[in-house]
Amino acid sequence: MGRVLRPTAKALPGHARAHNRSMVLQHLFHSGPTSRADLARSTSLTRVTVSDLVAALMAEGLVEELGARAEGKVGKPASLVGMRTQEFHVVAVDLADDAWMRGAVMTLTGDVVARRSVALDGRVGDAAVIALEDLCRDLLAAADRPVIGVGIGSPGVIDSLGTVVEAPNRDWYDVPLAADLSAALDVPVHVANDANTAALGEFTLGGAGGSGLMVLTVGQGVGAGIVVDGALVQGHRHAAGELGHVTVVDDGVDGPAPLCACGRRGCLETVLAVPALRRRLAGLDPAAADVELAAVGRVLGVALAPVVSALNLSELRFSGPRDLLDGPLLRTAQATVQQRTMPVVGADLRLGMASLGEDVALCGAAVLVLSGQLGIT
Amino acid sequence: MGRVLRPTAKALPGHARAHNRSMVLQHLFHSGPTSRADLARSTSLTRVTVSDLVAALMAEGLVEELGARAEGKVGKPASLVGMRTQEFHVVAVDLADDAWMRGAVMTLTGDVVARRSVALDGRVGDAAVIALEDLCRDLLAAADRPVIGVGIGSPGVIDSLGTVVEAPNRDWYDVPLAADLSAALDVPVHVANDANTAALGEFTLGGAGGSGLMVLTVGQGVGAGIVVDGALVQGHRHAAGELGHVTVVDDGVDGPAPLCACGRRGCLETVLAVPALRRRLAGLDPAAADVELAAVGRVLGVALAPVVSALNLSELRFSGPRDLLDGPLLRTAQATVQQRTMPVVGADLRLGMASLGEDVALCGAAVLVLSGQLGIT
DNA sequence: ATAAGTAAGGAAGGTCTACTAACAAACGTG
DNA sequence: CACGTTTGTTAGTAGACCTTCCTTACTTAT
Repeated sequence: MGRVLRPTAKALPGHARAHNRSMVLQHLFHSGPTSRADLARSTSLTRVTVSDLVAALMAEGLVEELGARAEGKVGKPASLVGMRTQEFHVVAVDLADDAWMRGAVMTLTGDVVARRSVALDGRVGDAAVIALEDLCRDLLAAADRPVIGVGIGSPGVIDSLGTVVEAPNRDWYDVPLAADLSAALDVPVHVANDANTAALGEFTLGGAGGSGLMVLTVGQGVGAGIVVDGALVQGHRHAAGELGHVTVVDDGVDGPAPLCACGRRGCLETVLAVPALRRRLAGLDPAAADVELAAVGRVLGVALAPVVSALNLSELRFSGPRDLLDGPLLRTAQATVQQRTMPVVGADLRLGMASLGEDVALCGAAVLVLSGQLGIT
Repeated sequence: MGRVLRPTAKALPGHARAHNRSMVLQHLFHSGPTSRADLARSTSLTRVTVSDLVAALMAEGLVEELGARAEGKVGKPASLVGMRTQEFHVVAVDLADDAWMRGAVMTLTGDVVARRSVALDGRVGDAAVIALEDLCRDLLAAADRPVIGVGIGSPGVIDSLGTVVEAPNRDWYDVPLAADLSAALDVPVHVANDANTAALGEFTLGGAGGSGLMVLTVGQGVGAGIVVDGALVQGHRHAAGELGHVTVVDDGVDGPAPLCACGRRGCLETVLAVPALRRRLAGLDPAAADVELAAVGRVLGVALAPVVSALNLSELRFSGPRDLLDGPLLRTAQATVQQRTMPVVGADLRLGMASLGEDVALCGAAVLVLSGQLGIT
């Protein structure tokens, strides 16, 4: 039949156990300290099973007993258990920028403990990998708690195993980054596209945990990460979210559409990327600048309306320079999307800046580890 | 934290068993008769476990022994087991048409055994439900094999439990169709949006089993069903795929954009729906008609390009009248999408008519049952 | 023709996991 | 102070899969 069968995961005997373990951790992570009995109710497991799982998690040090709950209700007072989110660290690296590799040591809640940055100084290929490895070692040394793993958000197309299929700006082609770094550092390493990590971060830590989220990252280029029905969209060739090179400007009366680095004309990047925006606004007074930003917002809205409709998104968040995005651009984009979609789709849509600010991609890299190692999303 | 926790399914003790059972059935369904040892290799379960599962499936009558394999290899010859796809029936109903309810009795491979249709004669609301129930009874009586379940593809917004949230054309609002019919007919009933069932049918039976598929249904209106990473996209309010009312035509020099039934202007339905297309072509000679169809194809391509890019789709299939769609319209749409997306995204895209033809939605309704009852996707 | 190697399928026994049932502890309430 | 309520634990049970070992049946090499 020529049909591509997806690699359906087999159900090992311990599979159910791992799933239930993740559910317990997930609840503790998102809802804070909880009693075993409450966990049992939330997960619809029995109290016995939950006690067993909690005991195992305590043995691992991931969870701790926190004493009796203060509130006075009838019956035996519950003793709370909580996740030790501050007693473990995660190393997160954001490679989105072309000039700097930015990294951080974070707690499991995404609080930054230490930062390190390294200038790329034009290094690409293997040299860039070596610089990245050094940065990771540096960060691992800076952590003073056990490190759960390393999460990396990188530009380019990256498959689900953390192999960089292609990242032209770093001259990486088919580089098994996750596997190599994991072997070199002896720590679990997870790698994903930077826009995808941004979406993941916003979804898990930024309060966008609804059902349809897209995060648009605006920097040197434009990228997008999409979370639908609770899962990151990968796409046919792991290239989902590559919105930067969709044509959005047609040749018109003003002459031909602007030329893009990719060789075609009128790509979204030629109007929305930061360099393009800065060029466009250079020398304009504020009022004229606002008009230009609104024009970009409208173009963006026209392109996003079909996507918002097709996926029935509930959240659309932006990451990038506030001074450019968070004003007429976003307002016009939102208005345009609403004008161009069904009321039920457009009215529900919430559109705004990423609540995690500059650190979205970094937080997302941390969430990548949480998700990969502990099953928390 | 205000975060909406998805209803994470708990892992029952029998959960793994059910999963493995589905995997075995899935392989037998898609790959045909297979030996137990081959099944074990494909599922990465042990031969013992597979034998056990196969024995259970044989006891249920879903699977049968087919004797030794002809091919001569070393070692003990394998005895093949196969799924008894012709010994069970599924009832499928397509409610997409405003005038007719079309139903069929099908085998598990989607072959039609019997057809029944009922004119709606303007019936809506409860009367339409009663007519549907009668049609189902009729079809159940026409089946001469055990019936696994009933699958229904209906217009409107439908949640994952098979409740019609809203279907204005039928005057259905919050009708628990699946639950009610299941109780009335004493058979499992599954209901989904007709465009979604079309996508499901094309995905499972139409050879579009890649990783990103969108099916566009063009009839009275325009709808879309999307399968990404192997799962149907539901969307925030179960309204994913509602592409018919995205604005695609702007007011221009030719005057204002055409008015849509929804009250706004320039919706996709005002150019792509069948009535609109017929009106547009009325009285034109073939050459002029082709120009018009190409113009519609271009408008469609412009709207689809961002969606194709965002999801990195690999298949884009159309269901509707061949004479209108399968010509300049599709050719131009494909060319437009390719012009307006990155080469890696657009070049990989395969675009064409649904391979299941008229029966896409019907086959999809059958797949809905296969998926819901047997875990086959 | 006979021995050796290979593969399929089944039987026995072990382990893991989560469930049910029953119970002790600790607290409000009448 | 007795009682009901809720929590968390102990003990026993059932399900599901695994590993190991065996028989069967065929191809291939000597």
